[in-house]
Amino acid sequence: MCGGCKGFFGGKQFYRHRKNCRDILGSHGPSVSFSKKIKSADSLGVSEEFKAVLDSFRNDQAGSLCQNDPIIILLGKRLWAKSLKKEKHVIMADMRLLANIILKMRTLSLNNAISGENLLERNHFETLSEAIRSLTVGEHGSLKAGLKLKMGYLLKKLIKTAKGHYIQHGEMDKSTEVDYFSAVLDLNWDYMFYTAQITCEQRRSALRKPQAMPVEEDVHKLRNFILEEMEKLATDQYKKWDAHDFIKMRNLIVSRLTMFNARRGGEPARLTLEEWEEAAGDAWIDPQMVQTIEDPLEKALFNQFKLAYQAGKGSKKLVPLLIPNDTVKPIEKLIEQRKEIDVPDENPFVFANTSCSQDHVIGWQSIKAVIKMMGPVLERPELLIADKFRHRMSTLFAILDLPASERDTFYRHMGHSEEINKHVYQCPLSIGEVVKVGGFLKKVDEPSAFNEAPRAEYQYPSIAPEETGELNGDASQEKETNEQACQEHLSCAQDERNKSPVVEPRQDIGNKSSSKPRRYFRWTESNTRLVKDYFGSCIMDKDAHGSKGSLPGKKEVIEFIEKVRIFEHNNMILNDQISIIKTKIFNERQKARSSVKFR
DNA sequence: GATCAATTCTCCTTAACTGC
DNA sequence: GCAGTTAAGGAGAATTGATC
Repeated sequence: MCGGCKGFFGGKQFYRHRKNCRDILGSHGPSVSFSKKIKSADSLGVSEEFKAVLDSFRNDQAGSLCQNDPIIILLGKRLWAKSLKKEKHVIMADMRLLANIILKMRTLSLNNAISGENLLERNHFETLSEAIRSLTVGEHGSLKAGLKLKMGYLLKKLIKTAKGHYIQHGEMDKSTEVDYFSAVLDLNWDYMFYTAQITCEQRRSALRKPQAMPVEEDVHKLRNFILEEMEKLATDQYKKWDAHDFIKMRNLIVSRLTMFNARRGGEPARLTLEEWEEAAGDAWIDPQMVQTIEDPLEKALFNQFKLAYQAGKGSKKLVPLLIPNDTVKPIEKLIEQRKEIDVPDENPFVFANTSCSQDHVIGWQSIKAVIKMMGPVLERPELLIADKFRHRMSTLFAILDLPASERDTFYRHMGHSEEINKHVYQCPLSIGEVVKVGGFLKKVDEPSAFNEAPRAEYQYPSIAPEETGELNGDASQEKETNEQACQEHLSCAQDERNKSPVVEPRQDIGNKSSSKPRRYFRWTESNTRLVKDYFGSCIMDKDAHGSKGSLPGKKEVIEFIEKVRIFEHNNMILNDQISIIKTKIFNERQKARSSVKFR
């Protein structure tokens, strides 16, 4: 339901409607940031940092509730204070979920006064229960089990937060009411959430089935494509890099590291410059410990990788990241080009977003972008995602008959470790990371390493134990085969790459060039209104279709800029200001035309 | 220099999943 | 039990290369 005109709209149409709804638009004052309007946030003493998080919400009903409801703000404030990595999206998602529950309760009870405080009262429990049920019914009446469970646990979090707040401020009546509510929730927990819990468990098992694994040939094609493109970009000394090249290289490297290490998508993408510098300087490898290694094969592996440790979940854990040599030069080139692309110095990430963003790229988006670059050459591209690589690598490793100590090292790399922090300063662990895990990952990474074992024999664990007998039966033979493959690589790594199947790069890749990096101007609602009011006739020109029709002339745009002073505090040159205004008019006109077409 | 049509990139949201 | 992570998609803002 629209908060302005009270009309009902579908989820996809609401966004568009909201932009044009007079009742909503009419209620907005001058261009001020939300944080200046939020009284609840001020009274709860939230930090400036958290106010910026509140500012980031979209200006829809749920967003507005998140910015104004004291209980939701309180929850957000606590989560923010507790969050070590300050993952604002996680906190915002929890706040929005709570807001959506409240909005659903309002709709169901026809009572627009229901707030976060009422949510924790026994007399609203029935409505709450119905709201949760209603929000977690999917298409064809299916249950959104994960979402339902999340709501349950979110309520428990909220109970703790609210109770603590009430006791701290001497509001004992409210605190007692929260106790009663908590008891009611506990007594109803099985009734409300048991089915969701069971469904989640069952779904987890289904996701591990062999059919959910990536196609081996696709994996090799992807790997070869990444290596070729990275090398092209890294070795072309005469190429003047633009934002496209930076983004392309960034996506290639993130995909390479995610694939090679079989990490979750987000992990390599978060690598910081500091962590990279440590890795580049071999800060985690003790040369004295390397000297103690007798096997020349294992010793040689130290020249094949850089080892980085990244902050993992929570504060105590460090997660290893092996960076193969073929990726070192591309990373150096990427860092070298940061200034050219105007990546801010304050952005600490190696794989930084462009356009003055302070964020890093999202891992799965990078893989997706690389797959898109490859074109339609893959059999099942939808299976080439970080988690599937992880699953594949664990499965392949499980097939090998290795001593328990080597398995422990591998599981630690995969993030299954017990207490990495406990041992993190002990060099033997990093030594093991390179020698055992690095050696294994390298063999899997290079197709030739498995030449001895044809694909048909290369089965996943669902096959009967007797079928795997051949692979598991003779451990010494297996070891010999792998060592052979490893030795081959060490002597002629480049030759092997040349022998691998080559994926023809698409002709259009890399053809584009831009003279300067993309800028990103964030339009406030009031500034948008100024443009729409001033250039209304052009924006609402429905005579032409698509992108056709003249935009206002330069002179007219300059008059507008001088009149409204949107760029007063920006050091932007006039031509850029004109370009931004014209783009805005262009985009608004497109939007207006598409909404007409929609009707 | 302006327009056109397509595309890219960032930000935000939703709906889950994972693993300690 | 629950904090953190992942996948996917939509909207908005901006750019690109071709063409006029």
